[in-house]
Amino acid sequence: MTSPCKLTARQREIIDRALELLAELGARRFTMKRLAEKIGVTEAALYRHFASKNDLLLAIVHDFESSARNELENGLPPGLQGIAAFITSRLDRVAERPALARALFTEELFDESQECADALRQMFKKHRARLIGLFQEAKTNGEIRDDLANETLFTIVFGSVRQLVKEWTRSNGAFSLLKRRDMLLDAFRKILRPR
Amino acid sequence: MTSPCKLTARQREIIDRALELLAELGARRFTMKRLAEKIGVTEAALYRHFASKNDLLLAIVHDFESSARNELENGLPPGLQGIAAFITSRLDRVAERPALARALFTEELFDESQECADALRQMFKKHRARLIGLFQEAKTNGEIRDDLANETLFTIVFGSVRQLVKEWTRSNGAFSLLKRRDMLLDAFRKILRPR
Amino acid sequence: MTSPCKLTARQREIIDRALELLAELGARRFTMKRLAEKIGVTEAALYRHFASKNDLLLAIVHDFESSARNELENGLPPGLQGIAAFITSRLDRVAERPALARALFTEELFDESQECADALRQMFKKHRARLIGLFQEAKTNGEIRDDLANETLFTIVFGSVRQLVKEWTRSNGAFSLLKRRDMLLDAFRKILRPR
Amino acid sequence: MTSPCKLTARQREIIDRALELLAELGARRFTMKRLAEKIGVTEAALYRHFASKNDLLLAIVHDFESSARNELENGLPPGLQGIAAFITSRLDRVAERPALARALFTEELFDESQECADALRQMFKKHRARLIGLFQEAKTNGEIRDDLANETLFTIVFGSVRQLVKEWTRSNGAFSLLKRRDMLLDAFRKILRPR
DNA sequence: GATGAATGAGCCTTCATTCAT
DNA sequence: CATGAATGAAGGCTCATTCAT
Repeated sequence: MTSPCKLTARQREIIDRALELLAELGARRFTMKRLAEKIGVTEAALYRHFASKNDLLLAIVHDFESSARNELENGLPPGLQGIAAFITSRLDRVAERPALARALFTEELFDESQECADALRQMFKKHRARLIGLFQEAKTNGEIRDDLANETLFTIVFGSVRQLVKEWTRSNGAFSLLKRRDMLLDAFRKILRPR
Repeated sequence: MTSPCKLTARQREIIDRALELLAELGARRFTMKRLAEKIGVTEAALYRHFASKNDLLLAIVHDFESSARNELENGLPPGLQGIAAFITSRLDRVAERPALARALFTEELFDESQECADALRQMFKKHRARLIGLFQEAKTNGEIRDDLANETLFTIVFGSVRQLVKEWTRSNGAFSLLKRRDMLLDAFRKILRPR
Repeated sequence: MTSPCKLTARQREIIDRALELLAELGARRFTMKRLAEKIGVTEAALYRHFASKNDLLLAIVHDFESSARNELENGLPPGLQGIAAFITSRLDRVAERPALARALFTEELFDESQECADALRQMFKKHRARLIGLFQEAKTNGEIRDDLANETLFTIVFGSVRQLVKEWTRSNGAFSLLKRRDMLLDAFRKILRPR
Repeated sequence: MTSPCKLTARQREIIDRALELLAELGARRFTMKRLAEKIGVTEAALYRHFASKNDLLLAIVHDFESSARNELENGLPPGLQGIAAFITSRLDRVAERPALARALFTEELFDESQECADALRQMFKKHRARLIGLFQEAKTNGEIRDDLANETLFTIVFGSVRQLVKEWTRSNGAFSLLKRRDMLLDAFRKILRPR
């Protein structure tokens, strides 16, 4: 359910620890050496499982992406409920795996690898397209107001979610993400309600 | 301790070029060597003006901060207009100085220096407090709806502004920031209007 | 100590592929990993057949040497014909097995292993002694001029052959080695003819 | 007389020591670290003078090439004398600077850097063209026999010179290069004399 | 006010090799 | 016979920083 990609068990393990480290240190200080140390092996050992740091990073992104795809492409209800489901799914994922959140929600982290940045940007584009589709649907259904451009809606909704994640991450989980998520969802329902 | 302006002319110059480079390359590839090259001096020369890279980074942050302070602490009208003015001022600054935007709006960029990160976080806190104050005011004045928690309002408003900047930066200024800013402001007025 | 043939079938196979790889990549990039990949086994598997890379290299050299020995020690006609036969045999071998040529004619390739270098030097010495013997014979027989020192003759004859191989190798077989060999042999006959 | 190239004094120094090391160890074991050690500085120090190992290698080749160019392009007498002068100049250079000989006469040494290999090949081509021109001239002048193809002449003459250098290098200068050079020149005059 | 030269620490990567299974 | 996992040593390179001049 989390990875159709052909990763070996050891690769999964490494990716997991990498994610943790990424969350702990930020991408800047995430080095192969430190990862090796954390796992308790030599740097050289890592290179038997990933040909390069770039490949490792890419694997992380792809793994995340493929796990996100299912969710977003198939499992979303239409219109407003879809929007809520999108937000819920994003934030649940963050809550259950904070490492991933810090690692991936801030795309900047991967500016080390052009390929990675591209992959993330690609993913972002898809999410955007999906969300905008849902906005249009919800408008047509009369579920949300129609006096706001879709792009503006996207900026507000996606920006808010991201901001919430950022606040949560930065506070080291000092508040309940789920509670704040519900507050945010509630707010969206209110402010987007047709007049 | 907050050093409003005690910068020499040369220091200002360096900060300016540093900002450009930061915007061009991202923090990751922003190195003293490259900065020196861009300015046309030796690395050693930079150390005449800033004791360390950390200090240079701090100077950038402080400079930005002190310029933001005036604006926000004194010059803001009350309530809803203040909120709009805050957003306008932020985004105008970004538009006129894209380098700064890319350099500072994404706090991650500074995770190289704890001090820098702290300074930025400090600034962020102030902005947050100021905005939340304005939200309260606007609620009291009956200018905006009062069924949303201030922190949620903050997440939405600040998150949206940030998201807009991010989109603009990432698109390399492909769209008019001012136009989208007005759309966003208009959207805020609509969605926050008291029922 | 010179191990004529005690190679298992698998060892022969490995040596063959090693020779190919050596020719393809040059000694510098000839690694156990790449060899294993080419053969389609693990690196560890190679170590079942050769205790070390050094041993593998040595086996290549010894194999080559022992195959050369027969030819040169027994099968050579005397005097000038022997010289021609030596050259012909060398170049035929190169033509039929370019890998070997590139691998072995340039002794530098083996400066990785002192033992290898020594073995090659040893072989070189023998060839030199053999050729010089033939020169002397040919002089005595009045087949070639006697106003050139044997060492000078060797430098000219052996150097020319080597140069031809080098040109051929470097051009990736762009010209007919056999044709140029005949031209060279013809030239030798002409220039070495007694006045 | 040795370098029209714009090299700093320090760069020259480094190139010189690099040449020595190259001769001592062979290209295979020539590492930046060892070079740094030999010079008595850190590896990092080397990188202030050459941006990369590749650049250093290229500088060596170019330096050598430019010093060779003068000689060969301008200073050669015509015909047979030119041939002798070419050989003499090559071998004198080798004698006075054995490091260079071992480093450069064997082109294989540089198969680490494609650029280097190309530069050397380029140089080789020029030398070849020059020599072949001289052969033709000498034939026309009736100074040498005309029953040998120019390419065959080249193979013999250039191959012999190279072989001599190789023998000398490998013997660690056990014999007088100049004496053997004279023997070789004498041999050439004899064997190439028109019938 | 700036340069040239250097440094120590660290980064990503590759290599030959080992060993339990 | 072969694999999967690991390792120590080394290689090329970059970074922030220092210091004598």
